[in-house]
Amino acid sequence: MAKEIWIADVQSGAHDGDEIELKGWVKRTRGSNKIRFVVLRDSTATIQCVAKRDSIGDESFEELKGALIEASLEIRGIVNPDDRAPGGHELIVTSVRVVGGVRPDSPFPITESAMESADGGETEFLLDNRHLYLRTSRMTNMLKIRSSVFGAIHSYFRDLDFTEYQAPNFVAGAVEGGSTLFEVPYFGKKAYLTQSWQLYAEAAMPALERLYTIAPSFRAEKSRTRRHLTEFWHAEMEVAWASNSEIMNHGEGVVRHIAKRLLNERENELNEIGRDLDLLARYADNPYPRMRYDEAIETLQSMNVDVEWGQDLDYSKEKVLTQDFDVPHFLTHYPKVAKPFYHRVDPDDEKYVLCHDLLAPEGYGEIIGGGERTWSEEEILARIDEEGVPREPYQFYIDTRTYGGVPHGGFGLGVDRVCSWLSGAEHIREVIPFPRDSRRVTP
RNA sequence: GCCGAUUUAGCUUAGCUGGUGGAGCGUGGGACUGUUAAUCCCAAGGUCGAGGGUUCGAACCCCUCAAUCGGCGCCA
Repeated sequence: MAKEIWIADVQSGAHDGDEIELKGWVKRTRGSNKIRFVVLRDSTATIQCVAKRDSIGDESFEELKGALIEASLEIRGIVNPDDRAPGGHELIVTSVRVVGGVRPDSPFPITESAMESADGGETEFLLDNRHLYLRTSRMTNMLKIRSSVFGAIHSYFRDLDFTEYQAPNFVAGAVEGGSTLFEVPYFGKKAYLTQSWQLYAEAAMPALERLYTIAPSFRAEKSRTRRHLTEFWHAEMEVAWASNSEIMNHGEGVVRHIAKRLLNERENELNEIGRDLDLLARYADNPYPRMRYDEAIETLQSMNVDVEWGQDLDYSKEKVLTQDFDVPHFLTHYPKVAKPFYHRVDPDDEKYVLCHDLLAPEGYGEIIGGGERTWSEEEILARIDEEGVPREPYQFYIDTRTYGGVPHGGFGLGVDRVCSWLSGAEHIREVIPFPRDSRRVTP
């Protein structure tokens, strides 16, 4: 039963001349009454299988003829290197069995025309049929790239002796001041889906000192943009005894590590979806400059962008700023008024907080937000009251300062955003299997 | 929450100033012994998003609603 031979190995020449059995799905089929060509796909590659009526007999030939697109097959034959075959190898079929057929009255709905109009992006039809769209080469490539991004994040932190740590997804209070929470009924009380691991990470910071996670976060924002999901994967880290600049070193480190990993592991997939590998090499090999908020405002004002000091930078400004960047840039030292209570006020100038955003180039915008945390009990209480946030849900958070508070910080990285930016996707929906936004929770 | 747009066959679409809807892909049948998104012939498949209005006559003009898409605010 177990599958022993993968199509990618056949295409690489490992089985030339052998009689083998392939298991896979029909990607495309064509032919005459005497000869049939079936392009078989598995998770690794595709191969053309050639069946002649004379050599396999009428019964097998008719069975193969009835195997529509996405029918699953077990197919035996002899591997033959042939320049006429896409990929350079083909299987001369000796016998075939349809494992799971596809009925003619309900053919596979993801057709060339459905793919063509999407033009690398997505349509309502493809989103409604996401469970089937996943099988196409574009989605398969995206999912493999995504897997490598997740793997790279884990290996970056684990190689530096960070401990992976999990926070609850049901919570009582907000992390982001302005963000909307998903409210869920909780045995007669109200609970919310978490927006971030951060507050719970700070509780574990005195225990583990260096910790990270990759987990979903939920934000009930009605955003309709190519960079937003209501459920997204959030890679977060927290470090004790660390400054804003040391936290940024890790942000730069992990993003460059991801780019490097993709170049090593996913060159084929990136090529197939049409991504320029030189861009990834540039993101992997060069340091990321750091720019203070004030500088960014001056730059924007010199470009005649209407922006005032004290505003948070919205996407229209990020876009202008990042269009000319050749690598990601950090923006640091935002005005206190633009950021929530947990950001530590700059002791050198109380107008600012010690924070950073990492803005990705190509007009992409923010992929990381982080910084130093307000760590003394006195300061955190003052900041909470100043912003009119209730103390009660945050008592556990305040306690982490009451007992041996230390300077610390961390960041959150939007994993889907990184996948989207590095793969050159048109929309963040393309890089996650079942995207959730304000209008879609199905399939 | 705001601004803009779209909705015609399973999919992708054409449809001019209003005169009872064309095609490609897919599916079915036929032809073809080396195709590369095979090709060629034939067929089935549409109350034109829903409801109302104007008109002798509406896919097309007007109104209401719905769904979807793009963008903004907010953010990862």
